[in-house]
Amino acid sequence: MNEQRPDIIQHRYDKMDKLREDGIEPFAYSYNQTHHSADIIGNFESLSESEEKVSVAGRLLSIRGHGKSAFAHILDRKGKIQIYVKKNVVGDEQYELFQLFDIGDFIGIEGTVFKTRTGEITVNAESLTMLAKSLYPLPEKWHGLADKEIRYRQRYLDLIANQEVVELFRKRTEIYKAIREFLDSHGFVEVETPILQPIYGGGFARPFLTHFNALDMDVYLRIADELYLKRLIVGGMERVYEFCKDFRNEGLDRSHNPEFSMVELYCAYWDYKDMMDFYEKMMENIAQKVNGSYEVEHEKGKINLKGPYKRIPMLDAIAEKTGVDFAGTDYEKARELAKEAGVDVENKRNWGQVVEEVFGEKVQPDLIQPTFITDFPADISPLARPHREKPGYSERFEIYIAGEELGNAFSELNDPVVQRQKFEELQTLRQKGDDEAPPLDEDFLHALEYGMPPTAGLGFGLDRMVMLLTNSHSIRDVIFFPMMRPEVSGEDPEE
RNA sequence: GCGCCAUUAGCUCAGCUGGUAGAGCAACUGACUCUUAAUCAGUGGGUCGAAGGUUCGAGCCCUUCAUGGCGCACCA
Repeated sequence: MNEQRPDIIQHRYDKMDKLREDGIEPFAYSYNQTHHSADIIGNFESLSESEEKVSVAGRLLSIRGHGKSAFAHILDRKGKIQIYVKKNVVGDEQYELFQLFDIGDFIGIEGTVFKTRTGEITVNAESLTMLAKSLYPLPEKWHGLADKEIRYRQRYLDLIANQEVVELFRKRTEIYKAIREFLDSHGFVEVETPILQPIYGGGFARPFLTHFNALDMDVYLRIADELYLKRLIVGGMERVYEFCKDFRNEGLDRSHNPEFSMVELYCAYWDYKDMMDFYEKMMENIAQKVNGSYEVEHEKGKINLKGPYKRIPMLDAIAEKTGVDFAGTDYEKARELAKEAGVDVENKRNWGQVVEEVFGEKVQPDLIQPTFITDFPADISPLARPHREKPGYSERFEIYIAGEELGNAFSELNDPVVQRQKFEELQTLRQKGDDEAPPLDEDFLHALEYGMPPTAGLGFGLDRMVMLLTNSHSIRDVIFFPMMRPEVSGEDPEE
């Protein structure tokens, strides 16, 4: 099976065999790594002064040989550092060993620190250790790895070849941390709720369905955790949040991955206006911690995340932009107005859906600076409270930044009787063929019957948050392993 | 689902009007003890995404398929 290996790979197998023949294990069990690249560079003065021995370990990235000496770079988790291997320092035997090293190998180097004639801080190797042989060549050093398919499928290569990718994902982690710190410092408690749910809800989406053998029952992968977090509010926890992987059985494009991340948070005794204030503070805080600035250079323009953000009711935003006023219209009239405005609302099944479609077509793309769109139609907000002053509307907002929805929040509906009616309306939608309307959740309604305090809830997509703060064009660039079609591997046993 | 584009050496890419495939890096051999895209001399490396078709002859033209990218549609 191996006769057909390309030479470039066979040579590495040969070197591995040679190492074993020489009694050297090509895959070491451990190594005492005392320093990282950046630590050595940061502490150069004292390390070179003291002539202290340092041990670095990492992946060999490049070799520049000069006969009886060589320079090389290794990559560890804090960056790159140069090493210098000189025959009369390491000895003949170790220099022979060095000849069996390839770019891509994990190696360890012990030695002292010095600065070369050209000023680069370098570890002068005194002993070399093979830590793990690399049997397959890395992408080329100069042009790097550009093929997006390989970058997504083999993210490890992307991380080796493209350091800015490492930075981006580090930033993703910083964002998670900033959110956690902010919520924790405001008395929120991080919780976990079921991913496998007997009834899905909390959003509009088609779910993934799977089967639980032990109880012989079908279960759904959650599309949201909303209904479980609200049960915790019923239980008196007052302030809860969850970093939540959700699953939606929908298409793939540059802003949708079937598996994605959200944060949902719920706060008892707040309403949606309190939540707007909170969102502004949170966003400012994240931007400062992660980017050190309120300004984001985005492909759609410079965005200023400093609050307060503009707040405007959805119908006003539409009227302002298009001159079309949906106030006081019914379903039929709204459809007429939408068609006049050139928006296709053929498959929209109620008044709110029509209005929302016009908003999405005509207004949303231009909401570049942070904008709260408030007072959504009640018939597309089944889990939100009816507006206290405006019948037919709900106490709900969505925040738009760079033309994308970056959060959805409302004063939570806590009247179990009204909530039941809302669920029943959803069932009517389902019967009309809306396969995204969620089913009625009797267990959740029962929880509300015990009493839920007035509460505001907020959910926002983490992937989109990361895209915004890193100016990423595609969600695949901010998810380590985005969903991909399986690679075809020769024979196909199916069929 | 629709449209456009891409798929050639391990990687990044050329390849004209159809005439049996090329560069840089990587690899291999040799020289070289402060280089850093090291340098110099030499060598090897390909099922041109897959399958059909047209042709005396296909990397190139045609058809179908696969995968990916971008855009549109869908999508809270």
